[in-house]
Amino acid sequence: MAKAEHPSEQEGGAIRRRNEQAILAAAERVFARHGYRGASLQAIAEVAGLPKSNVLYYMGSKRTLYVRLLERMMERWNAMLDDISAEDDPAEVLAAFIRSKMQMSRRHPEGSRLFASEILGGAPFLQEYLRGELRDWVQSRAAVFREWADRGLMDPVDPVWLIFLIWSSTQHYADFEAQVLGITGREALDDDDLEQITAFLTRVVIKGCGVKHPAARGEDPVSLTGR
Amino acid sequence: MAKAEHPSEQEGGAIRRRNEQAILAAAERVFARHGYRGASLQAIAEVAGLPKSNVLYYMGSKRTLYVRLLERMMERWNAMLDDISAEDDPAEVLAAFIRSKMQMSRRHPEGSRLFASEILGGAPFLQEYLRGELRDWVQSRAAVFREWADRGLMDPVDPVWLIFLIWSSTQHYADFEAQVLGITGREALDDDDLEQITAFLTRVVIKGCGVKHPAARGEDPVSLTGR
DNA sequence: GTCAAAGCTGACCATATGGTCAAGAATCAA
DNA sequence: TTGATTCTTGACCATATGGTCAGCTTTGAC
Repeated sequence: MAKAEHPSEQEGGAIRRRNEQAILAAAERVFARHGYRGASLQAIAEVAGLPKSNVLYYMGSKRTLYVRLLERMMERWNAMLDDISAEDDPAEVLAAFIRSKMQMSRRHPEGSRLFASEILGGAPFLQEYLRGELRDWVQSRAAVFREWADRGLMDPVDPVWLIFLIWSSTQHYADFEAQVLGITGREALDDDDLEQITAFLTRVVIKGCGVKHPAARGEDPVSLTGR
Repeated sequence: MAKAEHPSEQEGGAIRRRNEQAILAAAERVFARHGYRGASLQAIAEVAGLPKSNVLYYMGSKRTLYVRLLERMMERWNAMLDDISAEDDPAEVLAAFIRSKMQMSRRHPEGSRLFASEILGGAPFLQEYLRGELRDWVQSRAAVFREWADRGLMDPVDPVWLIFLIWSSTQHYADFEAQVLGITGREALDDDDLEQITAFLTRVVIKGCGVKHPAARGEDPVSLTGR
């Protein structure tokens, strides 16, 4: 019978692992580009360099393949978002927050677009996650932000809108890559561009929310270190 | 023969106009939700309350229907983005910019999502527009922002990243509506929420970019009027 | 009322879709 | 070598896709 409960666990032989990886990578690209309905198993199979039957053999169905990709992406999210507490330095936390979200857009652009496509389509598969886990996560961070505001470490802005601001402005560089490249006239954004954008966003958010350093509370609203 | 060169011009009888409107509205919804490939004429026809043949009769093909929707959306964009000059008040211009973009997300959420879907898919139909018209528009605004920075009216931030910041953070409330609603636990965002978000974004951007009022250049970095 | 133009739509077509299956090929522990 | 397990894949199926078309009805100017 079955060996493990978690299908996402790495199991099976080397062949299986290799083929599954190829299929997952191909599927992420195709789903991201065309959405769930618009993606075809034929196209995924071609990108993966396998016959369509083989894709079905490993993944069972289009639906389970798609769900598996979403779950993998959510794992990446969860791995990124470590804990914070009200004792931490707001500027550092916000900077780290922006940086890690920006790196997510950089390292997993297809995954980011897959996620965006799912939400754009009304989040038919992620409703539960959004209203559950993710909501709790946001609420807990919001509570920390509020405490910072109460302590005078930052302006009393609405924490949820702030989180959305950071999410959107970083996610943008994955989801709207085609627009960014078209307008800037580049072939691709390099590490230097990303570093610049990260610095810009960090600066605007920290300064815009009046974040102060806990030690020197009086002034010096922005330190803005490159790293 | 043909009567006009511009197919987007309103022409034809009342019946045509009415049916075309119904089809365009339905198609915008379906395309926004499922992308170009994922949308089916059958689904569009059902939403419009017409037989599939009738959709083809008016629109010719799926492709032309889609292109027509994109063109309509680009017209809305162009209508929104009026001219600015370096003589204007930076704070006012940025505030108006954010406000109008926010209203676009509010008034045309389906259109915004349609646009997002197109970009997400690599902008196969909008490459020309992005690298041409829109790029010119961005460059001209960027020049104004730079002049403001030179005059000391705002920090010397990269104007293009600033424009992307405003675009993404406002567009977010249309494209990621499902996420926003799921996390906030609401059924919909009302006018009051939107007003609050607009004020928040305006505040963060203006303060975050160190925008000063031209008259009182010394201090008062944020006036933050509700309207 | 006449009649051409516009509107309407079910039947139809070639193709593509997600998915099944059976039968063979490769792998590997014993 | 054996035998069981895993892997591979072309043939096949029901359905859905975008699009065509012929023939019908409705509309509106005269």
